[in-house]
Amino acid sequence: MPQLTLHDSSSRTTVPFAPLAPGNVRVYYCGPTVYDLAHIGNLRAMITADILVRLLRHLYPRVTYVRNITDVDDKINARAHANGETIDSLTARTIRDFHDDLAAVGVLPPDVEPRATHHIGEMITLIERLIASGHAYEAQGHVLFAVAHFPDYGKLSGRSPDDLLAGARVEVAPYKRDAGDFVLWKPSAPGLPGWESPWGRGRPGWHIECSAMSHRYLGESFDIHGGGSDLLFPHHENERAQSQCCFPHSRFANHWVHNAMLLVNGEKMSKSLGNFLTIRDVLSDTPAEALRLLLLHAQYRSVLNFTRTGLDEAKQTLNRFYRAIGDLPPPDAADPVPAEILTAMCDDLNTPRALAEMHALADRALAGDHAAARGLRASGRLLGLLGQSSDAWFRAGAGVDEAEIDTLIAERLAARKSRDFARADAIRDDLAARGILLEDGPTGTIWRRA
RNA sequence: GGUCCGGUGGCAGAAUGGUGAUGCAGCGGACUGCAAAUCCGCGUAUGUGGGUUCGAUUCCCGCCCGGACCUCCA
Repeated sequence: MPQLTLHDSSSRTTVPFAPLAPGNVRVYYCGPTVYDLAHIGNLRAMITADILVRLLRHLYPRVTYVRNITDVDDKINARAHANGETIDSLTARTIRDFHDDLAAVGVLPPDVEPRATHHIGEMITLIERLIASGHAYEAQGHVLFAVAHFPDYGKLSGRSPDDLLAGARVEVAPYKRDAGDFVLWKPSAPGLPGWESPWGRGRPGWHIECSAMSHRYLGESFDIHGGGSDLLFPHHENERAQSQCCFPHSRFANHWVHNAMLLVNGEKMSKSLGNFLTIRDVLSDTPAEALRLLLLHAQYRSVLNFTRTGLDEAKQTLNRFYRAIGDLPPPDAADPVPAEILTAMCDDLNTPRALAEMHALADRALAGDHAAARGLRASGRLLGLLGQSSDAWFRAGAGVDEAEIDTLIAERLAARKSRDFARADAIRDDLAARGILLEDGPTGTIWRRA
């Protein structure tokens, strides 16, 4: 087994991964705030986590993967109000859609998916600890974390508190001791979600939920904490500060993994640019597996530019892989993942190199090497790809009457036999116009969707 | 303005102190009635100016360009 190395955002170096307890690798990822459909940027983070966890499961006997759901948030309150629906209705529907979308692109569910609203008690306990130890203070109904009381503040994201002050874009609330202090608990007006607490009826700040839930399910110190690079500051910096002040001798996350952002046609996704793509926007006219492959085409720490061309190329790559696999018998779990694939993945999740190796396997498989074909499929399993039959890949979504196509193919064959090529080509062209491509092989004519 | 990351062929995207993967697109050929698929072959790249070195795309510095973050965005 190759040694897994991972880039660690905290030290900004790529280091060998060593589990705190090899018998149980513990991973925490920041999940969605459930007020709207997940977009393809959210998906990139979820897929990065997915391939990391798949690899860890391959390398270690047990992995505990926790991914939370943020179901209390001002954006949720605002959206529910705008939609004229209850918060419960909005969050329940959004969670359902989120699960459906992730399942469609082959993202495996986490072992534990805790919801913030189910862990308010744990958050209050942590906040009380922070107040008791002098790391937090109450002011005008709010409870705030005092960054001045945590000397390491800024260390994770690599910035000094002074820098933060200099560039602060947001007006500082007057009740903060330091501009960098952030909310642990805030009062809730009647009509907004709220819970009774030692500081009155209120609701938690954003960061405390992850400290509470990671502690509940993974303990004071765990192996990997991940998310999008935009979460590094302030979210993860603040989480770390809270947790390490609550548990002074803990490491909190031993290793930090952050994926780079995704661009659409060279621009950051935003509502105002109108290039905001949800997962289901893309899946409306693209096989889910092509979307997944596209997101694996760049290494997770590189900015990835999402384009239609890229999606089409991903589809072509899958055509090639599925052709190489052909009608291999059902997956055999004993098929080993080829060493070169595992090596690439263990090199900080180098998916582009793994895909290049898969192309090499496909070359050999297409030349008749059955072992290579099985290796290709085993590689796909590690990446969450190639999980369907070739027939399903080539024919799904064609939306046609297969019996009719078979009839037309037979008719075309007869035309070709009688050398009526005009008729034969007309049939082929007609099917092509309907998105059905014909291929004449040594064993007869097969069809696939475009 | 501050901090950090990055600039590789037409496009996407790896790697490396010593002949720069892979895929798509393009070109030529085989196969095919013609295609498709497959196979064989070909061309094209390290932003820019210095430095270190026998040798730099790789390490260092300047410049230009792009991106992320700078208090609730994956």
